[in-house]
Amino acid sequence: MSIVNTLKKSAIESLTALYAQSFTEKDFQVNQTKPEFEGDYTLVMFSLVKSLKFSPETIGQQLGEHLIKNYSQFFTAYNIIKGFLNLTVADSYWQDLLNKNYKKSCYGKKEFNGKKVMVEYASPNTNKPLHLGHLRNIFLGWSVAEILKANGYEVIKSCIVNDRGIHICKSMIAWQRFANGATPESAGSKGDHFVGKYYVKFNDVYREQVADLVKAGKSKDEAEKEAPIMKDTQQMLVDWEDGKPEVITLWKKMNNWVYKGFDVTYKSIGADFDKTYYESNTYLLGKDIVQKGMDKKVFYKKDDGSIWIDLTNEGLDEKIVQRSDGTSVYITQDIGLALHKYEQYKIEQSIYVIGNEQNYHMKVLQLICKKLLMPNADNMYHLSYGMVELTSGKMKSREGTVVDADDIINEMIATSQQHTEELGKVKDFMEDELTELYKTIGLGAMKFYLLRVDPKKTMIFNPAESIDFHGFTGSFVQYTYARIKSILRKQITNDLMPNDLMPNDFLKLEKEIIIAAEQYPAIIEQACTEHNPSVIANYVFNLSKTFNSFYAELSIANAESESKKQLRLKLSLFTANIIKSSMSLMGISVPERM
RNA sequence: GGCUCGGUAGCUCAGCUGGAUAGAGCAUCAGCCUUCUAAGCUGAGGGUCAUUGGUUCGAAUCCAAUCCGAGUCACCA
Repeated sequence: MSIVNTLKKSAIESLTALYAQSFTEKDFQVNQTKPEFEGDYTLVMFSLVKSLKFSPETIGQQLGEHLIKNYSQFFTAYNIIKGFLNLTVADSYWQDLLNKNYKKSCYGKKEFNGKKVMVEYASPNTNKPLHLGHLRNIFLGWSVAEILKANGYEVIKSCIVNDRGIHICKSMIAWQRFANGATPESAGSKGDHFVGKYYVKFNDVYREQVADLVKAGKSKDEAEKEAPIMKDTQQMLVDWEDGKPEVITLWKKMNNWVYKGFDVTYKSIGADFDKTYYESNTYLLGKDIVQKGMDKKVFYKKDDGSIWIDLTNEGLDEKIVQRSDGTSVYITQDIGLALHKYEQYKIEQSIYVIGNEQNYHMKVLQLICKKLLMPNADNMYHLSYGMVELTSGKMKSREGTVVDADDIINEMIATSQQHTEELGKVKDFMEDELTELYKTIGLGAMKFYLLRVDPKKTMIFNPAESIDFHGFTGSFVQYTYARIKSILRKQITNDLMPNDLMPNDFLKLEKEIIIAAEQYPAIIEQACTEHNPSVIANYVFNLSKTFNSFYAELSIANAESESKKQLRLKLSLFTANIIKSSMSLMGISVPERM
């Protein structure tokens, strides 16, 4: 149990004993003591005044006294300032914690709890390459999956590939018309980029055709519908649905180019999936559910044959679930896939990492599932994240302001190489080690930058800031780790000393480290309940900062005494382990040297 | 227009289940490398927590209204 929980429990028991009333955690607050006061944790007394009818000072006095008398293994001293009861935690408690855990690489992680969770993320379209927004999605999804694992869940990482539809046909048409049989190989281009080029080409041609038609006197709406290339694309979609062989062949060929490209990107950023769903396989799912929903009167049919659900009682609108021509809409397959996932894996929770532009859609989806009394309806969780914007405003593919994923990653790696070379600390590194290091630093910077912000918030991507190596960055944390490992290599020759040789009083900076380390398990838990990796990023940054102050102020190798040296080495190793563990929860590796 | 989300230092962000003088990083300025990695450390300046009212012993945090910004409300996906 964490010291905070121990404190809460002890305080509740003490209050009950003192005042013969029952109390709960909500009756008072526990905070970490501010640095300017004596003590480690603080109980706030004000909220107890009303029911106990004593002054906050009096309550604090009595409670403090009772705590150090009856829980002396945890608390050794107290002081009261106004209504704040500051408690000092026993050094023996910290020592014990340190000795038990400093070597453990799994510190803070929980045992398997028997529950299965699915995290769906990435979910790209196969008509263009991945961009910065996808990166936020992928890093988030991957990290949340790791955080869930650390909390004892079995996690299935999944991906739904949007591999069919009118947007896919657009790049197919353009390739057919304008590529002269070119392939990624012949063009020397990465498959997804290659296909993306034809998607852009489609839009160029389409715009021209629309403009010509407008010039010829058509209205804009008419022109957009009648542009020949658009008509051909629509025909191609019909042909695809009919399974026309040459269309299917082309579709497969081009999608495979894209998959090859995606795989390269996924591999370079460390993304992986346990299960990939393809829209071309799932888009018909859900149709029978619609039929059953009709029978249950959850849905109703309009005169033209289209099928709807009325959500106006829930404050939403009516929503179509099947077109008048009998084909399904986007949400239909989502209903089907949601049920399919549940039946296939019997998952406890189904997490969808999807941008907040789809908040409404996801709300409707879950509501429909609930109305259909689907067993998993309550366990769907939309991990909604904010858009990534540029300092110049939003990314717009039409205006060419989209930051390409591969480009930005390569740039990060190149910049980390340049910066590392300038610092000149890696002269004795082997070629392989250097390549690995640049990747570690560049990708680490990128991931940390995107994960350090609360997922639900829109974030601004500032290129200069993202490639920074100072302050609140991945490299700062990596550097701290490398520094610790360097000293450990030099100083730890034998096993560290047994417990009884430990000194009794921690210095302020030593204490700060052990307090921060003690909080790690609670942080992992918090990140999990909030589905929020930024909790980890903030934590590990603070831990690193604390360590760096400690490192600058106190000598480890030349400590005042051998026992102090042992203590500091343990604190260092403990910190290193936690850094490595935290960073791994964000998919960031840490270098032994840098 | 309806619904949802947001507004904290010049910039990027923490803090939001109410608690002590609102915190980091970047940027600016001043210091610290003959001793464990200076990708570091120490210090300084910088705030009407959008505005107004309310609840409370106590409000950046809760409630209401207003202003500003974003998203969304398709027989698109």
